[in-house]
Amino acid sequence: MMEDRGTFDNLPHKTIARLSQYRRALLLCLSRGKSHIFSHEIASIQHITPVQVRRDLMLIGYSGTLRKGYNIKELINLIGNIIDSEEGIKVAIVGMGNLGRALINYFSGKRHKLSIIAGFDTNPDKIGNTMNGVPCYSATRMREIIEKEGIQIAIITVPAENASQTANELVAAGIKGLLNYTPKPIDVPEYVYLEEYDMITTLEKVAFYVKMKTLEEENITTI
Amino acid sequence: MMEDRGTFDNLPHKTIARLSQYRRALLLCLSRGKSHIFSHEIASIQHITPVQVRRDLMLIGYSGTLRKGYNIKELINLIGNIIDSEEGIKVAIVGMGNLGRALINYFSGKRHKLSIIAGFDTNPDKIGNTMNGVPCYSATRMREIIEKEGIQIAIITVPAENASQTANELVAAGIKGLLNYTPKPIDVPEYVYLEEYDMITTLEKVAFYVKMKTLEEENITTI
DNA sequence: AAATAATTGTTAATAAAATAACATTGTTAT
DNA sequence: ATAACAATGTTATTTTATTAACAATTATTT
Repeated sequence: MMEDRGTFDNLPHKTIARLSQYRRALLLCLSRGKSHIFSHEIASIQHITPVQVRRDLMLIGYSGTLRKGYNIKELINLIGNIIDSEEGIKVAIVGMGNLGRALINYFSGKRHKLSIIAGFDTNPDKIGNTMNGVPCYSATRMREIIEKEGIQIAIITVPAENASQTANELVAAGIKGLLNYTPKPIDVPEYVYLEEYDMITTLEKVAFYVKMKTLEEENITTI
Repeated sequence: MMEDRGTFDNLPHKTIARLSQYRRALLLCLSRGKSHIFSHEIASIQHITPVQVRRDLMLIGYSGTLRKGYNIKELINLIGNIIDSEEGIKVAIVGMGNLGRALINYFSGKRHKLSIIAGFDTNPDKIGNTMNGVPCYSATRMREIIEKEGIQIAIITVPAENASQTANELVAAGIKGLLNYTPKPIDVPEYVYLEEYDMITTLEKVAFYVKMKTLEEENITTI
């Protein structure tokens, strides 16, 4: 007999990201006392088209009601069923510098199915402290704590030169997913899910498009 | 007569991002004394295919030599011509919290054509200080400083609830490009280039794929 | 009661991105 | 010299993602 969980394994990657964003927008609307929402409302919050919203919701099999739109509570729950893990997932931050602490701030207490429960650093001044509610352990104890706590995801926010070494240790400790914020690409076995985010590239991309816009304007004015 | 600059206005978005990454890898190789590099070497650093690298380089019209590969110096210069702005672009960080300071650290001194030259905050303890070489001004002086210095890009790292207000002020001050790190989507006129990056979504995406991998494994073992 | 308008859900078309296929060209080895 | 090899550059194909088109439905208005 076919399981009903695991039906969503071929959702487009972009849809997954949007579902997370829809949920955040929906939670906000709910907290303001709204009970239903139209596709074009969600769309305008996220700066996308209503069609895209409806298509995403079609893919996860959710139906709204004509004339009233989508039931916010139901939709939040459904999105939770899809993207959250039933048992919850524990996350560690490796590198408690500015970026690590920023991530903890952004994230703390936001999702009960996904929580940052440990930080690691090599700086003795930080080890033993609790930062924004997250205890900071010595990096030498990574494996021990990850195994003991059942941490499945690690966010790498160490200096770039330590990135690959750190990644290797995390993989050896049994981590299942990695989010690398250093500008140095890392290498992991195929059974580890890796997402790289490169702040420098993003800024350079913005700079490029600003440059293009400027050049366009110059051309227009000189024609 | 046709200008030669501005020829690259229809490069795929993803190619732009990769060019920035290629350049970083190339700079590293250059600093290690390498003079030439093969497409498959670049590819393996970036975890992509050699074909993708060659295709990107074809799009920017760069040719390597058979058997020796690509001339690293030449390629770095060409990528610079494409993505850098000749006169340089100045960047401001709005919100000198952990994230703002992390970005300054990651970026400081890395690119001479693109530099973070000002920070803004509302916290009196921060105003007047220099953080990692970047002066922190009062947020009330945003417009003044942006106009005086000719700052074209701003990175928004304020608390989410202040995001849209901040964005409006920046647009009014004449900013050309915005990079929004808050989880709250912002609204800008079409003449401003906007890039949103949402750390929470990225982490939730990793969590989703970790969950899927786990479910897959369970299915495999129970078949 | 009929017409209109607003909304959903779905299929079809288009666009963007990645991958594959392969011709070409030097270099090395035989 | 010739064959085999290892690289590039480019066109063709496939895959992924977005957008457009439109039928169906229900509330509202006339």
